[in-house]
Amino acid sequence: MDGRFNSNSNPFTGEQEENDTTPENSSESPPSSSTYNDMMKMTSTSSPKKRRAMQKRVISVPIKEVEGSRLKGESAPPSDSWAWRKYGQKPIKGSPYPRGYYRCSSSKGCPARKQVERSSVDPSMLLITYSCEHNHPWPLPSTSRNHHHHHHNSKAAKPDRDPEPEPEPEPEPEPEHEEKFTDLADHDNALMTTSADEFTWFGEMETTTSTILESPIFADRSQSDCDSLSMFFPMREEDESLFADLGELPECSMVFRRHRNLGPEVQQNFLHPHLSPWPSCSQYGRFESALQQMHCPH
DNA sequence: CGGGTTTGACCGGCGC
DNA sequence: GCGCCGGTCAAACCCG
Repeated sequence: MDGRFNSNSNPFTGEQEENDTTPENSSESPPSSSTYNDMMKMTSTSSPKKRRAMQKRVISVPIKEVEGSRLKGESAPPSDSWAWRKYGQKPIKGSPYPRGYYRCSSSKGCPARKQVERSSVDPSMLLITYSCEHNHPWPLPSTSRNHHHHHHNSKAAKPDRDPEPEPEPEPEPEPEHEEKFTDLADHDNALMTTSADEFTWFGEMETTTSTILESPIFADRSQSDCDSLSMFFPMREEDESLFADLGELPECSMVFRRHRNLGPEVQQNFLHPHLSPWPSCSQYGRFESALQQMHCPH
């Protein structure tokens, strides 16, 4: 049970699922004239309680690596090359530390969000939860932003919110390491692989070992089709052993452990910050197909 | 001024 | 029905 493996199950308890059921399509519709309530109504008008499937990824990083980025609040989110705007912070029941809510500020319609909180079980760990709906394709920020040429210190390890949008829609270097995820179940496998690939994005901001949890959670369980998806990451025995340390976790979560052996490709991925907050976005080409595969036919 | 953060209010779901 | 709770809004504030 290496110390880095904590990843406290806090966000992964049953409550987490509830979180998913919360309305979160706010960023998806034109913000100008529609209010939060309006959007809520909109969604309800077309379909009763249609909720987008959300996928969450929880990663935990040693806070030491993060600290120093800015001494501001104690929980300054680690810079991950994507632009986030904080839109809230709340104290969480079980934890003495507050949870910060961030929204993608890369593009207008980007639904990606992330939550940053200090682990209650291991205060030396910072828990970052990325979430994005994969029910439908991403808004791919390629829309209007771009026309900037990247030229610049690529190894800006902490651009924080650097104003350097990358024009390229990403040639997609196609990382070829499937690691051990390949042996997941059938069709899900495809997605997993993709996900695994894009995990490379994380390699940049941590130099040591970190724990990455992936937990696809689907808010709408009433939909039978989506239901099948909910079990999309069958738990393997090995994984179970891993989970032992973590306490209780939903069946649909995976634990990854990665080391620092990331190729230069990773670096490349990081050259275009801002393009998208969600790792998948940069790898969009591949990921999109994966998304479609798991797209819920409602 | 334009971007971000702070902060309290608000909303909706859930459990009692 | 009520209160808790997590997530979000949005006005105020802050900062370069």
